[in-house]
Amino acid sequence: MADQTAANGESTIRYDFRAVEARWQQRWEAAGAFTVVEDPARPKYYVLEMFPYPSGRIHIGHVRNYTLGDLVARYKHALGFNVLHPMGWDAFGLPAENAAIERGVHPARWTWENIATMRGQLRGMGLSYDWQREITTCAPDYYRHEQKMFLDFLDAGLAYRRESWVNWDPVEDTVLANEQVIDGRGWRSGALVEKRLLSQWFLRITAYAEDLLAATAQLERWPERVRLMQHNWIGRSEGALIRFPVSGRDETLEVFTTRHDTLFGASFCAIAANHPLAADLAARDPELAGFVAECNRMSTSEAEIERAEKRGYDTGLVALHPFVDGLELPIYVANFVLMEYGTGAIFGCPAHDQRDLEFARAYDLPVLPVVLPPDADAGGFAIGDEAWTGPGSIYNSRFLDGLSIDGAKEAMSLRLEQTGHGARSVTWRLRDWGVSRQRYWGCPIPVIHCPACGVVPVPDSDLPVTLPDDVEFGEPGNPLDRHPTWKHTSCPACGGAATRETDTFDTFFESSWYFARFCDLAEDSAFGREAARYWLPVDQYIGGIEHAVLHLLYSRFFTRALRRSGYLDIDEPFAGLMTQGMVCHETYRDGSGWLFPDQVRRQSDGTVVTVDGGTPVEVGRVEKMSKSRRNVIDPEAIIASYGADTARLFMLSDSPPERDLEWTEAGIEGAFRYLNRLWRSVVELACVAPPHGSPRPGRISAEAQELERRIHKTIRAVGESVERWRFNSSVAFIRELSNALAAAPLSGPGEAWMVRHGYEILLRLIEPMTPHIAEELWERLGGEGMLRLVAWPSFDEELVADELVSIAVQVNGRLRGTIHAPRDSSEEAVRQSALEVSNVQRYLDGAEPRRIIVVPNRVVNLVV
RNA sequence: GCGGACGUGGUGAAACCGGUAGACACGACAGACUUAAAAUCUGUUUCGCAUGCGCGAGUGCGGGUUCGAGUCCCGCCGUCCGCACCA
Repeated sequence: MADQTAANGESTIRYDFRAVEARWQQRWEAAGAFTVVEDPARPKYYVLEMFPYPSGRIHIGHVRNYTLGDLVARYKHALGFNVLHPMGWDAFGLPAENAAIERGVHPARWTWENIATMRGQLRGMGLSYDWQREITTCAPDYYRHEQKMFLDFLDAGLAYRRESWVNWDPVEDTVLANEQVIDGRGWRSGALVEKRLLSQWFLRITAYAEDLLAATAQLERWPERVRLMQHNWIGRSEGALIRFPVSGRDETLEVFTTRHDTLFGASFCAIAANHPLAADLAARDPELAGFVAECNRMSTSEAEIERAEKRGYDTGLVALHPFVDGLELPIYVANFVLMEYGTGAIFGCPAHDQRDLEFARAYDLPVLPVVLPPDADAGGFAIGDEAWTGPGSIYNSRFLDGLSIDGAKEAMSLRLEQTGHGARSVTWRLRDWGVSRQRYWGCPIPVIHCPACGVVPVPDSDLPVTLPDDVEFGEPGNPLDRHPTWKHTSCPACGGAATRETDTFDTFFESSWYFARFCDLAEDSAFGREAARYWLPVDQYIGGIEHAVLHLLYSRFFTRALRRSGYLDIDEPFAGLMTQGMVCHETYRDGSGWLFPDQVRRQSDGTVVTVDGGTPVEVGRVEKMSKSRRNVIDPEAIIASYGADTARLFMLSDSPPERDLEWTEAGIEGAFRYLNRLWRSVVELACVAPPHGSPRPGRISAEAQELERRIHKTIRAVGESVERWRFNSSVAFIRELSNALAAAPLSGPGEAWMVRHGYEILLRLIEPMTPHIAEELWERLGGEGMLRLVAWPSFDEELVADELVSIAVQVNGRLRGTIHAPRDSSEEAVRQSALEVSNVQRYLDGAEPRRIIVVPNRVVNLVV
């Protein structure tokens, strides 16, 4: 039926992208063109784009991300790889609960409706996904498997429970995420947020800290900056633990330091506000308790900490210096010491640490320099407003005197170990991953709390633990906890009355293993081991830089944990990673605030006014598209007015993938015009050129032969630029070929044949970018079968190398002329013709060149 | 503060190994077609001077290495990103 429409005159000439795109999407589906099965006989390639959160509609960042992935998937498929290219939904999360509270929609219904909408939008883009492998993380057939994983991690000692601080909103009676705390207050209630200790589940990611760090160096196909960010996040520090006796108490104060070389410059100790010693003292000291409470209030927001001055509270206790008899170091509770790092206690050496110096000046503590800068003199050197953190030799330090910093660290470590005052130690910035969330719309944590037996895992046979549907929102607290019956159960161990865990998993849990689930949607296991062995690791992962640390690090950890529990045979989930840049747009505002792009119009003189009122609009800088600045473009509107192929082409055209892309109306129109031109050229050619498969004519004009060289050079250039991820260059090469084909003569011997050949090649090259129009034009040119099934073209080495090359002639490195010579001419011949160029002779001015450098086929430089 | 990336026409950019800077586009200008506009097609478009071929300058700024530097090295300026009272 569709073919008959295509055959009628009107639509033959006009590029009717709606009809074309709908037709090919149907055909691909009917043919199962993107369905994939494991095939050990063929090399595999797994392309994965980060799956979206179903927020309601796709945004332009998705369009870019998925266009990039589809190009890679289709290109690799054309090269003969067995390509796995799946898509799914990261479907648990806070926005669904917000919708429930704000609009009274059940999170499940809201989520599933959003998925339906967004799936339709993605289908409209013509992406080559195997939709039979679609996964949705909020479905019990997905999350049951991660409940099992958690129980396996529990067995392996990789999951444990301990108390941890959370942001507590006392009005809503609920835990807040950091992003829900704004200026120290709950985002909805406006109440001052408190810190509360709750028992929570953790995954022992720190057990793999060393391994995760070491392996980042092997991730060769990852962007350097992502590796660096992970490196910094894991944050390995080598140093020493030092135990200071505390005067008048039995316990010692344990301190971690990386500057044990400066121990003789210590003048105080400081502990974190929630250090056990501080808590102990605060119980009998209301003023200290007040200070501790104050520190707890500010510690969530980094900006707040930054602005805060360094403050402390003198506990009255003193620590005894391990090597200086009688030297007493006052112990402060200080707002700049973190309980989460090291031991939550430091010794302060003001002369060689800027924070310690500021603290010492504020509290009038001694500043004794122990590192002498290279050209300073021991008698005159003193610390002013800036601590000395550079190199130098140690002095004022007894057995360390005269040593370098590194030498002193080594000597001090030895002495600490010999005397029992301390030991070498390595500390990590990385902390264990807290996975408990006090929320409804997440995967239930499959354990039961029994008053007699304690924490008891839910037996495998009772999995999955599913969420109840009948929950109430809008009331304070966690709906699961409030539910009248759900949490009440019996203990699997003793049979007595018990309660379910009402916390759910952090949603990073689901995204930490979804890539493996795509390999095989098994019912009775998370994924089949054989399928995982065939497909994993992901060959190319593509997504936003915002996931550079957490999601990617958690997935790397999960893969190791799954290996330990016998699920997998690999360590690293993503062999190649590409982080794409953001999509940006100009911003507009008038007196009333930010304006949407479709509320403004650009006049012929370049000024911008509002569409309705004609009032002037201020054009702001180009920024990442965001709802708050209203500089957003709706992909659906773009696809409706230009088509998916145009949107895809523009996404690839102007900037390389890792760089930010500026969305412009002019840019999308340029892409649209190009596809229209291509359409017209091919449809018109189809009427005059010899049919597809006609034998190559015996006689071919010189122009047509030149065109053939151009065609083969384009095949090479597009292939190489795609391999190098320079898709903007690939588009440029294709457009160059288009220009050459449009300008080529058709009447001479073999010319029409060659132009048809050129367009057939061009369609094969452009198929990964704009697949619908490529398929349609391929068919109209009489191409055999679906273009999807046609292999990537190869080029002829002979045709790619020019017979005649142009060589630059320089005098003293400056361009003075150009000569043409047969490729690979002898140096002598090139030298001779260079000297004959009249302009060159002018510059030589009769002088004999002192030296002549010949770079074959490129350049001759005459030095005088 | 620490770490990193980047800086090329009016704009997005290209130049892969040090070898003819500005491919391909967008925009602008001129012309063709048209009663007219849009669309389409053709041409010009780094800057300055000449405007005929030419001459000079030019890849953030200053220096260096080299026959030759957008590319390598040193110093500076600027923009963006990440991390951070991390002991």
